[in-house]
Amino acid sequence: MSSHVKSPAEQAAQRVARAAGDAPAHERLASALRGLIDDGILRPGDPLPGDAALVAATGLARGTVRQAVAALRAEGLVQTRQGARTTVLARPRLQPFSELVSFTAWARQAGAEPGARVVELVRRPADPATAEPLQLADGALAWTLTRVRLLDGVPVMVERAAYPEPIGDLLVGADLEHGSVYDTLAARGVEVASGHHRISAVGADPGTAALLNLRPGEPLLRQARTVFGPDGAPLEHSVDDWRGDAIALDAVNSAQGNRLARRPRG
Amino acid sequence: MSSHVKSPAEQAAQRVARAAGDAPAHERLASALRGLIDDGILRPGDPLPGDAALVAATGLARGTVRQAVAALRAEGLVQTRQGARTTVLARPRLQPFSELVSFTAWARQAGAEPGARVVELVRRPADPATAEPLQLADGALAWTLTRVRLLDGVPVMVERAAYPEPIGDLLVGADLEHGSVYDTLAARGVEVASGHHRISAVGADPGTAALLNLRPGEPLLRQARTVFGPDGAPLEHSVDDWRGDAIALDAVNSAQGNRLARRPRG
DNA sequence: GAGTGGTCTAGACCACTTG
DNA sequence: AAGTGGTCTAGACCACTCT
Repeated sequence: MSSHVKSPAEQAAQRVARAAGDAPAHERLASALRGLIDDGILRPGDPLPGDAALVAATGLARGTVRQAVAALRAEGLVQTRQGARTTVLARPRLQPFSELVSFTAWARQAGAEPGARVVELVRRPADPATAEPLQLADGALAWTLTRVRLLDGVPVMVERAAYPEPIGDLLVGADLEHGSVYDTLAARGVEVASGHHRISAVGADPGTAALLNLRPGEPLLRQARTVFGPDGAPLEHSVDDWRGDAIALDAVNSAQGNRLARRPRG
Repeated sequence: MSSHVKSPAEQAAQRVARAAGDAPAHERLASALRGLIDDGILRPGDPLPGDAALVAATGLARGTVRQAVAALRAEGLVQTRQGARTTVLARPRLQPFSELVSFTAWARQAGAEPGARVVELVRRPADPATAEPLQLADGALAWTLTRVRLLDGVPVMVERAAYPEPIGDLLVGADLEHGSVYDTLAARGVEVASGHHRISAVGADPGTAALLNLRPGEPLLRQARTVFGPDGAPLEHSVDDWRGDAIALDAVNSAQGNRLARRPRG
């Protein structure tokens, strides 16, 4: 028997075959290619196997192969140009959607223990600054939740979240000091599909400074976010004030598409 | 002659037809749909015309139509779910790639007059913090450019950029107080294709504070970016410190993909 | 000129949502 | 049950890059 060094395309095909399950073929191929990059088999600057090679190795149609490569491009993992080989880029570790929205999911993935101290949970008429993003009528009721978020017991962020009344009602009685709000909502059939974010730098006001053990005026990274359900209805609007020394955000952008992620500062 | 109200799909087809030129069909269709949303003909919550309607109205193949809709989804303009109609989302005004990278392009698009005051342009051995993102060998020479960036004459940002020697050489003698570095590089055949960004909040050090007319310690939004050419080679690494009251960044994210944009704060 | 990625067609079946 | 978007195939031609 002859044994020969497997080409990246063949290795990708092997991984696709091994990865059983019901995921679509283009997703399995994308994961396989991601794996080759993660494992250093394909390194920054290397060419990705061409469409033709992937078609030959996997037996998939070219359209399906291109769908997989398009996903990598959107993630900023590879770069494509017409006529030239697709090349692997230096890897900025970006995170999936859930980890940009959920403090709990993000902390766990980063290997830290997430926590929360509830400052306040009240229902009252929404002020204009929260009514607008939540698309509430004037004077409509909203739940407001203020929490100090902890990483391994250390306060790193103050979260001031507002929920439309029917959503907030689902949170009453939930364990807001340990569980994730999104897990709680998911258990009650409310799914989260997308979010808008506005990031800025502000000085800490005295109240926030006290909650975060800072001096007033110290720099905070403010992440104001609105989260939407699958039907586009707003589920939550939150203003998160992070200790400036606690996090940074990563983004990749290109002519083809951008991504954004939050990461701890080292 | 019977005249009837045109369906959104028909209006899209009309715009595709009117938009002459050599852009690919899927791009023309995406632009047409974007236009319907921009003009308020399709409003947040409305359903986008279905694949079938767009195929019928435009005469394109379904694959091409889906390519157009995928672009809108990646931009956060619409949301799709299997089985349900594609719906238009509340519109977060995001910007194309060039405006996230280029101060000049961004300022012009925002209706302000961009400017710059050059503090320093020198060539020296790169320190480790710049050598690493630029993938330079130890002790290799790099050009360092420090500028105060102005919006309508007001200082809003301090830019500390570093360039590999061959790139920086192209900037010597260029008008760095008015033109865009990227325009200068483009005129010399150097194209920019993608960028990585890391966003954080820091307190102003005394030097930066003085350049921006701030007190030391006041909050800054720091955007550290590395810009790459079409072949993935690093062209520039820059640390931009923005006055906290000058800008915010907008991002959209979903299970399908994220984008990021910078916008002035009101 | 050979090879690459970009575009496009014309079908098909399936999973899912909705009335 | 009908209609929607998601997946996939098997072709084809073109624009571009590379050597």
